[in-house]
Amino acid sequence: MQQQGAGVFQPVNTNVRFPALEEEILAWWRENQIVEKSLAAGDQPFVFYEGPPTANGRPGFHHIISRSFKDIILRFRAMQGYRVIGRREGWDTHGLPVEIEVEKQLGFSGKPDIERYGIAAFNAKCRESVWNYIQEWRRFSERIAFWLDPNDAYITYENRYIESLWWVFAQLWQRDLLFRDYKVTMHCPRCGTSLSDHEVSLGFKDGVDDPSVWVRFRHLPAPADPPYAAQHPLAERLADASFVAWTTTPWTLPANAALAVNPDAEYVLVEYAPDADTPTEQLVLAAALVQQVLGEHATVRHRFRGRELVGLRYVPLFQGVGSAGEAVDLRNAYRVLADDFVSLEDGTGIVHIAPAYGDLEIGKRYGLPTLFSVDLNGKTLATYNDLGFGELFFKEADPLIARHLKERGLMLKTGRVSHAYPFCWRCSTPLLYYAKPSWYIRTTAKKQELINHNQAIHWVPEHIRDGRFGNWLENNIDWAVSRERYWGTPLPLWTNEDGSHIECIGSVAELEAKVGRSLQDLDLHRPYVDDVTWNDPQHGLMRRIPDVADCWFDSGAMQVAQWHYPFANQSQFAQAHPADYICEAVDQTRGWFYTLHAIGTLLFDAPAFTNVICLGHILDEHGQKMSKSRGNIIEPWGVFEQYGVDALRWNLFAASPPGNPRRFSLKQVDETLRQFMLTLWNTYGFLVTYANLDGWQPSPELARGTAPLHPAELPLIDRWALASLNKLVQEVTMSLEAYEVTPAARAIEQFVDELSNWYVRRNRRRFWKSEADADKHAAYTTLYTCLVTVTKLIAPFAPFVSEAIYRNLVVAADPAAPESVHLARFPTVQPALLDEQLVMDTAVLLRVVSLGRAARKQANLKVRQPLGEVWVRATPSEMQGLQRFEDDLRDELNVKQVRYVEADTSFVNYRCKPNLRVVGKKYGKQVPAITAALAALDNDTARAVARAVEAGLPFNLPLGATTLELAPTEVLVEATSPDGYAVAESDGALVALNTTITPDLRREGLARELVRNVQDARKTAGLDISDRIALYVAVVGNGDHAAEQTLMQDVVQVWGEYIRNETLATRLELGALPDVAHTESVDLDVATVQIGIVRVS
RNA sequence: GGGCGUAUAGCUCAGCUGGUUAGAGCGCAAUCCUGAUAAGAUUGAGGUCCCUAGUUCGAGUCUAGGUACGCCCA
Repeated sequence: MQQQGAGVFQPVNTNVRFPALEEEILAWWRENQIVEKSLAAGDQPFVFYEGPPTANGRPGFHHIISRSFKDIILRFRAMQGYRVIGRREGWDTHGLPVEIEVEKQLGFSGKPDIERYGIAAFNAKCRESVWNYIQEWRRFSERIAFWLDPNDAYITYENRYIESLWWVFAQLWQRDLLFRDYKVTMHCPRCGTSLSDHEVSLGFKDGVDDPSVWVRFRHLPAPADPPYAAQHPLAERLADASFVAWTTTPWTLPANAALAVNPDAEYVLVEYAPDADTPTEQLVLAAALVQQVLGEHATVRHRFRGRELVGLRYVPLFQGVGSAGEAVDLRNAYRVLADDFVSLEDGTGIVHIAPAYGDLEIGKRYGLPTLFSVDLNGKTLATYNDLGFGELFFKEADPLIARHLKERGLMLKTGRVSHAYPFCWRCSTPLLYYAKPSWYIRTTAKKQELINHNQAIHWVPEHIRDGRFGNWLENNIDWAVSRERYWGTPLPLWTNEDGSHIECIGSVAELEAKVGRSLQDLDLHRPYVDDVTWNDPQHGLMRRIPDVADCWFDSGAMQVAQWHYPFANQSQFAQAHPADYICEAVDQTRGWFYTLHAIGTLLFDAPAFTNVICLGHILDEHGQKMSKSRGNIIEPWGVFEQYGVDALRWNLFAASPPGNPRRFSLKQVDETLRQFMLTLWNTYGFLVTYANLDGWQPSPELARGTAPLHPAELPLIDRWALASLNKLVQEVTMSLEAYEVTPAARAIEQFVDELSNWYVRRNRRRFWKSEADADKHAAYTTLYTCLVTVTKLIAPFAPFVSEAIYRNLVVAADPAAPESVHLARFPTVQPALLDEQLVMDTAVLLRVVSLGRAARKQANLKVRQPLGEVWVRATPSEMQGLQRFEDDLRDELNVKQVRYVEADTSFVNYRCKPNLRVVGKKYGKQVPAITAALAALDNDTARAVARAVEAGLPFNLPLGATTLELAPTEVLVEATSPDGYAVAESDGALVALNTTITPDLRREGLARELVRNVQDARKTAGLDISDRIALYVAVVGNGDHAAEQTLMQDVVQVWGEYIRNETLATRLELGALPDVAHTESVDLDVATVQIGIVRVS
C-alpha cells in the first residue's frame, strides 16, 4: 500500500467554483486542440445541418437553448463513434434584416435613398455589417461548448454559395417549377418590396385600430348592353336603391371594380331611416345582417336570392384608374357578381372588390379591370389631388376619403374597428395587399410529395408533424421567392426588352458562355451582375431582372449550397443528404424547416432532414415572453459567470420537455447546481479523498472499462449499483437515440442521487476501514466504475464537469486512454451486470426503510436509539426480496431483529380488497359487490383468506345467494395496524416497530449518543480525522445524580470499547475533566454530562 | 374566426395501454441524521387533477362541449 496522500488522483476541491473550472477546461481544450480532434473523429457519417443565424445581432438567451440541444445530440453521436458531418458554422448574411440595419445606420428611409447612395456602396456596407457581432457569436458558442468548426463556415453571400443557388433556380426553371405571375402580395411601402408569407406571419398585430365604413353604392338602372342582353329584371324595382358594402380600408374604394354577393344567401330591399327627421331611403344588403347594420329602423320590402342580383349595375364611386400606360377596360366593371367566398359573418353580405388590393383572383375570374388608388410607395395617386386626398400615405388618406364620400352623401355610417392587421416585421409599416409581378416557386405542384416526405420525418415533439407542420403543408401555396431589393442573391433570370424571352442561368460558366468573356472576378451581387448583358440574335438585348431572392431561399438551400454543390464536393454531398438531425425553435416551422423541406422535395424528391427537435420559446418566470421592451431579458454571460454553463445546460435539458414553452428563472439553475452538480461532485470528491488516503488506484483496464467485473463475487449492494448503472446506460442511450433528451437527463439525476444518498452513505465504512481487503477493493471498483460511466454519460449534457472528472479519474490512471472524455466512447450496456430483480428488491428496501423512519418519527424515537424488532408486511415476493437486504434494513432502522408478518401472525388483522386490474376485467359490473363483500369479512375469515392467498390457493367468497371462487391473484390482502407498535404503511406495505426500550437498548442508545457528541466536539476542537484523543466524561446531573452516575458507569463498562473505537480515543475515563481538555456540555436526555477531549500524539 | 399545444401542490414538473391512499424536487414549518456533501432523512401544511356532460363496475387518464393561457394562421 502506498503512503497516505500519495494518491494517483488530484485532490478534489469541494469548494469548487464551476465557472472558474469551466474556464480552465476551455483553456485546456484550446491548448490541446480537442475541438479539432473531435471534429475529425469517427467513421460512419451522422449528418447535421446548422441553421444559420444572422450575425448582425447579439446572441441572446434563447440561442443557448437551441445551441445546447444541437450540441448534445452531436456530442452523443460523436461519442458513439459517428463522424459528424456539417458540424460547421453557417451564417445567414443576406436579406432585409441586414439592409434595414444599414439603412438605419445611414439614416435612410426607403429605397430612393439607397438608389441615390448607390447600390454598390450600399451592398458593401451590408457585407461589412453582417460581421459586426461575429466575434461575440464565436465567443458565445465557445463558452457554451457548442462545438462547430469556425474555419469551415458556410457564408450565404459568397460567390460559390450563390452559384449553387443559381443552380437550384435553374433546376426549378427546367422543371417548370419557377414562374412569374401577377399576384397579390403583401407589400411594404417603406421597404419597397413584397414580403413572403413567413415574413408576413411575423408581423401580425392584434388590436389594430382602423376605420370601419359602410358605403352606399347607388344602383344604376342603365340600359341593356353586352354581355347582358336585356334590362335587368330587378332594375326597376331597385331604381332608387343603394347597395351597402363595408370595408376597413377606405383607401381601396377608388380602386373598386365590382360588388360581390353570396349566390345562395338571402338579400333584402329595405326602407330605412335612422330617425323620424331623416327621409327614408332604400338599401340592399343581406337579410341576415340587417339587424346588425341598421338596427330596428329598417322595413323589409323585398327579398331576393343573391344570384338574382347578378349583373345589376351601380354608379362608380370614383373614376377608375388603371396601371400606368395601360388602357383600362371597364366593360365588366361596376356590376354585382356572385361568388361562394362571400361570407355573411360580418359586413353587409355585399363585398367591395378591389382586384389590385387583395381580390386579384376574383378579378381574373370575372374579367374585372385592375384599378389602382395607391402606388408602391403607399401614396394615393396624384389623380386624387383635386378631391383632396392625393399623394398621401394610404392610412392618412383614409379619413379624407371617408369625409369626401360623406360630403357626397355616399357614406351610410362610419366607426372604428379593432382587428388584426399585418405590419412589416422589420420596420412596422402597415402592409398593403398589392398586385405585382413576382416570381414564384411552384410548391403546390409537389404538394403531395411535401406531405408524403413529411411522414418520414421524426418530429420531437411528435404532434408538430401532423399538427402545425402538416397543416401548413396541407394548405400549401406557391412560394413567392423574389424580392425587389439589393442585398441578396440575384435571381439568375435574364430577359429581353419586352419580357417575351426569359433565360435562367445555372452557373457562372453558363453566363460566361453567354457573354463570351471570363467572369471569374465578378462579384455576383448587384449592381455588378446587373451589368452583365448580352445580345440575343433573336430576342435582342438580354438584361437581368432586378429582383433578388428571399433570404429564406438562401438558408433553405444550404443543403446543397453549403457544399458548393454540384460544382464541388460531390462525394461529400452524397453523404450529407438528407440531414439526420436538425434543431431550431418552433417559429421555424414556416421558416427554415419549411424552406429546407420544400427545396429538398422539389429538387431531390426526398426529405431534407429525418429527425428534428422543435424547441418551444423561452419565457420568464412569470410566463411572459422575454423581450427587451419588457426588460425581462436574461443576459447569458451573467449566468455563465454565476453558475457556469454546465448547470445551465443541465437545467435546460432536464427541467421541462423542450417542445413546450419554457418558464425559466435563475432559481432553477441554482437548484440544478446544488441538487445535481454538487451531489455528483461531492461523490466524486469522496472517492478521490479516500482513494488517495488508501493509495487505491484503478488498473488501466478498469480505467478503460475493459476490466471484467464478476457480479457473483461482489456484495449485493455493489451488484445493485452496477445493475442500476447498466440500466441507466440502457435508458440514456435509448432516449438519446430517440432524440428524447429530458427523460435521459432525469434518469441520470435519479441515479446520481441514489449513488450518493444510498450507495455512498451505506458503504462509507467500507472505504474508511483500515484493512485493504477484497471487500474494500470491491467498493472502490464499484464506485469508480459508476462515476466513470456516469461521467461519460453526462459528457454530451455537461461537457465541462465531465471533462474535469474524466481527466482526473481516467486519464490519470490509464495513460493510453483518450485524452478527453469527448474523444472517449459512449458507454455500452454490459448485459451480465443487469439485474432487474435486484433493482426492484432494492426499491422495496428503500420504501420499507422510509416507512420505518416515518414510524420512528411518529413515536418520537431517534434513529440512534436501538429498538428490539421491526415487523414488515408486504407482498410475498417483496418480502422475499427484502430478506436479501436484512442487514441493511436492521442497520438503517437501527433494530435488532427483522420479522415478517404472515397470515398467522396473531397481533395483526387483515383487510381484503379486490385486485382491480384483474378483477375489473373479469367481473365487470360485479366489482362493487365483490369489493363490499371483501371489506365485510370478519377478522377470522379475512385471516383465512390471507392464509389462502399466501399459500397460493383459491378461496370462496359468499356473494349474495351465490359463492364466487377467487384466485389468489385476484385479491389484495393488507395488514391493519397493530396496537402497541409504531406503524407506517403505504401501497399495501406495513412497517411496525416494537417501541419497548429495554435497559440494554437504553445503554446502547446512550453510547451512540455520546459518540455522536464526541465526534461533534472533535470537529469543533479542530482535530484531524485521524487524530487520537483521550476522552473524559463527567456526569453533571440534572436529576438523581447517583442514578445517572450509575447509568453512565454501566454505559462505559458495556460500550467502552465501542466508544473508544468510534472516537479514536486511546483512553476513556469517567470522572473529573483535566484542565487542558476541550470541553463541552451534552444533554443525553436521561443525564447531562461534560465531555472533555485532549489530543494525544 | 381556424389550426396546434398546454392546464395536476405556492413554484417547476412526473403520472405508462383507465384500476386500489395522485407523486417528485424546490419553497415554508418542525424534528432528525451527518468526519464526502453547499448535501441528506422524516413529518406537517398545501390538490374541487380548469369546468360541464358522457362512456365505464371504475376517469387525472378516454369522448364531446366549454373556459383560460401560449404559439401559428386568417
